[in-house]
This record gives sequence, C-alpha cells and structure tokens, in this order.
Amino acid sequence: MSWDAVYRLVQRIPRGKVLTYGGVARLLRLPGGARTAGRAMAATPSGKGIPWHRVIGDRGKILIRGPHALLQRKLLESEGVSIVEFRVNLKRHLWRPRKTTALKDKRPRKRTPK
DNA sequence: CATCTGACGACCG
DNA sequence: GCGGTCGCCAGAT
Repeated sequence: MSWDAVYRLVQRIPRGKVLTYGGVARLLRLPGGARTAGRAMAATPSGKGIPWHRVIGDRGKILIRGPHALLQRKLLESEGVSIVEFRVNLKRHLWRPRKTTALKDKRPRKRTPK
C-alpha cells in the first residue's frame, strides 16, 4: 500500500485541528501502526498543500526535532491551535472525523467496546 | 537480493 | 514524568 492514503487523510484535517500519528494509523488501519504513519509523513512531498504540521505525536507532543519543530508550532499557532511549550491541547484540537468511509474499506470496527 | 533508514507508541522500571 | 527496549514496514540505495 502506498502512503497516498495517508496524505489524503491528512489533507482532510480541518484548520485548527490536529491528528496524531497513531490516530492516522488507526483510521487507515495501517499495517505498521503509528510508525508507518510517521514514515509516510517524513516522506511528505512538499508543495502539494499537504498540511503536514497538523499531524503530531501521541498526547499532542510535537515530535519533530530541529528547525521544523519551530515551523510546525508556528503554523499551528497561526491556525489558532493553542500550544504550551511543544504540546498541543488535544482535548481541544483533536480532529474526530465522523466517517471513516472512503478511507480504506467497509470493514466493520474490529473491536467495539461495550 | 541485502541493508539502512526513520515525524511512533506501548510497555516497563 | 522520564529514559530504555521493542515491534513494525515501505522506500531508497
């Protein structure tokens, strides 16, 4: 499977909202879990309007090291996402897509707790 | 074909 | 909360 699905999902993240790598992996049922999402993001083609900065680590932490971390924080803040240090307030900005259709297939949720 | 390379996250002490 | 270990897999060379 290509990482195209990841990019398409990321493109759907609305302004002011964020998704975690693990979240992306779960929504798309990626085989390798969160790491696969991470690798996909690392290979994000620039210049395609993909809002890469809206994908962050578990618990809202910005995991990118180096100058890009500052850019990511800046971009998020400019969209109204509140950040303390390098941590996003997930309670407030985590994106919860209503439908997972067209993301991969029509399999019913594997585990439906309760 | 063999190896290296990672934007992760769960788990444990 | 913090640091180490481990599983995981598509691409690039």
